[in-house]
Amino acid sequence: MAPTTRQPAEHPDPPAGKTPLVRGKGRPRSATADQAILDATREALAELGWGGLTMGHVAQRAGVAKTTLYRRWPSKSELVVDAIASLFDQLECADRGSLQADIEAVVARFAELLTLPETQTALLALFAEGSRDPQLRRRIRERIVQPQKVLVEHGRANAQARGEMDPDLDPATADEEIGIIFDTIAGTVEHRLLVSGEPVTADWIRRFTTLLLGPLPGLLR
Amino acid sequence: MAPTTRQPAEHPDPPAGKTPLVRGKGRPRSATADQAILDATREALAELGWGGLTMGHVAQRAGVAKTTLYRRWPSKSELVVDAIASLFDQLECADRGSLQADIEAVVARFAELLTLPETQTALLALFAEGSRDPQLRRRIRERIVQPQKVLVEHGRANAQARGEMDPDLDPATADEEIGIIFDTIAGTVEHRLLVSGEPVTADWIRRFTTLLLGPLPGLLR
DNA sequence: GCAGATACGCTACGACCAGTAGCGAAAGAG
DNA sequence: CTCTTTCGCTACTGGTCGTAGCGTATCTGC
Repeated sequence: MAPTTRQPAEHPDPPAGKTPLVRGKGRPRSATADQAILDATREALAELGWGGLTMGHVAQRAGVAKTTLYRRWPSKSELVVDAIASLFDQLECADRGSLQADIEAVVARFAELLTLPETQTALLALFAEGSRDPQLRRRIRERIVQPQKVLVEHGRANAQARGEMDPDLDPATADEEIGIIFDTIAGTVEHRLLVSGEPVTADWIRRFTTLLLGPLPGLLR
Repeated sequence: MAPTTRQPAEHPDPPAGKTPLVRGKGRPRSATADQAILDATREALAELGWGGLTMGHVAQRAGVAKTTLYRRWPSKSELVVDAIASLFDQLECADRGSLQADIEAVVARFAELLTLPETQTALLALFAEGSRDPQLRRRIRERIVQPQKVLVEHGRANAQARGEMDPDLDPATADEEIGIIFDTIAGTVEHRLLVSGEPVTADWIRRFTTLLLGPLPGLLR
């Protein structure tokens, strides 16, 4: 998976796996083509899945030559990473008055995103590929998983500012608890949507966050 | 993806996607070859991943001809499903005296299984492939997800027999709660091991089950 | 023991896809 | 206007899935 285009010496880590141009000298790259390629990738991914998506198809759909794709992205997986990573930029954690309300909002937004078939196939394909390629795995964590973890810490900061948290709590312990909560939120939604294929409704979200934040309601004596 | 071998008319749903023979007449299929193929599939999957695994490689590793693979499994994905599903047959839910102890034991066993690199690669590859193939997805649910759900219901039955559950609880509500708990357990462990790549230790399991079964300890006021 | 039925290994093949190479033409920068 | 870079095109390599046909090995029923 060696890059085919030469890298600029003064730019050791290209922005997002996309091969940049060397200098502002000759004919510039078409900016509209960039967007058309990413759009075509997302559309094709939603329709055909990872295995069905071919570079030739994406090129035709975007109205460019296949070689143009390889001038900008070194491989199919890199292209797909960029095509879907932007989707997760929309996630945020607004202050809605209580920790439970904040979490419910984030879960709803996260679930909405993971309900899109294009996100499902792309994410799972990336995770699968990442289990073989440590470098890709690292990039996935940086671009997709880590930003979400920041969301949860943001929500905890809001809760603390509202006085919902125990002020005597050891910060290190709180961080560990937050880590568990994040894994639980992300993992549970992922499992339902990506593995079980069951929907995540508003009612389910309420039940889930209640279970997560309070004692188990009514199940145990 | 049409089956290449003819199906017996009196057996509309073959046992596990494996194409069965028609009658006990001629030369029987080698049983040892069956096991050798499944073993080779798991090994190759762990080393090479879904994309790297080729039917020719599996055949060579198992000491059979490639055509023999296609005489028994109609496609690569079907073969991989069977190779992985058998790993999950070992899971069980023994009565250890309390609901928390039962759940901790199941989580520990589940985590142990998902810590194996071959299981990680294989499961992720399966999920990814299943996201674009509804039929495969259904079979994954039947063969892998559903049997685990039975475990949790088994644990609840034990807890009920021990008197840990509220006897007045509506059974339908209890089932829904159980469903949420199952999604939470499976999803959280999957996320930690398959996505984050962080280990699931005994200490983590204790914290997690405590969080799941009781009120949130110390985090909320 | 023998005939029929089936599985097996082998080779070859068709269709498809990722990724590369090299060309002439187009389009912007200075 | 010239120089530089991108673009589209065609052709190509190497590899995989899955199929077809053949001769041979192996088991069952008689």
